[in-house]
Amino acid sequence: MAMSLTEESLAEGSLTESKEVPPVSLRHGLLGLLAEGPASGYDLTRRFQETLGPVWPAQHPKIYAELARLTDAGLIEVDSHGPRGRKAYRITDAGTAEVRRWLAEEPVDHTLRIESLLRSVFFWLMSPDELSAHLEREHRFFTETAEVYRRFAMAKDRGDYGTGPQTQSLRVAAEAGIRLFQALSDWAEWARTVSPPTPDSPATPGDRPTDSSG
Amino acid sequence: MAMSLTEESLAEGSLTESKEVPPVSLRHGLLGLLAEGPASGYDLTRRFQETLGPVWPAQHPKIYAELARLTDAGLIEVDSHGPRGRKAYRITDAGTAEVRRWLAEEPVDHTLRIESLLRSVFFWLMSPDELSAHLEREHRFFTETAEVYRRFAMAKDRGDYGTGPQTQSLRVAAEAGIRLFQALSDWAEWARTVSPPTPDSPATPGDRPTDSSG
DNA sequence: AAGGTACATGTCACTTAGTACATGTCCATC
DNA sequence: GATGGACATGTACTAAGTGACATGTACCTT
Repeated sequence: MAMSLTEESLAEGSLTESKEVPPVSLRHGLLGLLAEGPASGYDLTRRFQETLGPVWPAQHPKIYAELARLTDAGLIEVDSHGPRGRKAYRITDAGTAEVRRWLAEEPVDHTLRIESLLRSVFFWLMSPDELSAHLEREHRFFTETAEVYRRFAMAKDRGDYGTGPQTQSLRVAAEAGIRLFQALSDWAEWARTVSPPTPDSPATPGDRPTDSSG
Repeated sequence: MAMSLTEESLAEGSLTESKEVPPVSLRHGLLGLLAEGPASGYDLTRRFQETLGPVWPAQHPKIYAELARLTDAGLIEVDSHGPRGRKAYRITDAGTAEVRRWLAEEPVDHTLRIESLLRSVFFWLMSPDELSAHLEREHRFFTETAEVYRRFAMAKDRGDYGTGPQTQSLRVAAEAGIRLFQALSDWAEWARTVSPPTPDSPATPGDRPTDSSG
């Protein structure tokens, strides 16, 4: 084994959290949203797509299925029936207790899965031109996304959404979005300076693994 | 719909990328690693756990299964048989072309799935004490993880791992790790200042949704 | 020679996630 | 009154991820 990012440091370090019990956070995400008040599967689908989409995607089939499971478990119950077969769900006391337990006791699963980072391990396979174009696209995307969160934060700070506790939490979440995507944006820009973008400069030695001089 | 993080901005914005074709990045991750040279399923499992684990987890059952699929597809082939039934795989020309194609042409899946962020949306359900303790744990974890990446980066910059193109790419990936986890570390610390940590101060009004005065 | 550890590969069952398909209602506009 | 769009819920199928189980080898130490 040649070099590896961390060898023993990552493996035995603070990073490997043994998880005996599955995390299944979507379940608790739904419970958490329902803790704000009754909502239908359709409502929850929209909120997951619009509010949580970039950070925790979920499609409606999964959501309807989970709502059924949560109902079976007695953590939520049908609150009301609306116009087009609409069913609004309400969180039960057991459900509220369960979200609280999750938040306070369940260890956080710190697993990330960021394709941009995975790809960066293989940048050496790209031509300088390709890499430069790629990093520019990435930079643009991350900058724009950070901006979206920044706009929400500013609106909230202006008082557009009131000062309720839920809004306050959303503000905290948005702050994470800002910082995260800004960090990625800065990184993409920095990465371009490491591997020179101009095709006339020969770049760092051995930048192209093909056509080796042997 | 009361407030939502972005309403139309996120939904129609630059965030929703329609994906007709499944991304399956593990496949390309394996190809990318094999582009560095022949390796066995066991080797690749170790590299995924040690090097890529925090950013792209993969367990050996999935890896062996993918290696079989990649072999069927002609993107890799068995390079050699070793001591204990060990099979080292080698990337084929078609395989190399496929990683390159993926890197250059395939749109990046920017989906994140960060449980820490999901939880932050529900901070309003936690007592100030619980939240404070939680954020302190989070802060510690993120700081330590950033430190791990920072150490690797420093070792690389000292020249411990040479200056090959693969190492250079790992350095870029590590930089992302540093910035990402540092951003999360800073965020966790900042969040503590928003919701006051001391139980004697009454915190922001309406911090505890239970025992409302009604 | 026995025992332990790291090496090494695989299967099976189950859960989670995601796409495509299917159906039907309410409402506004043409 | 027809058409289309948003509302609303679901099923079926496929793919991806994970924990547990199962098996066996090479090597090192006692």
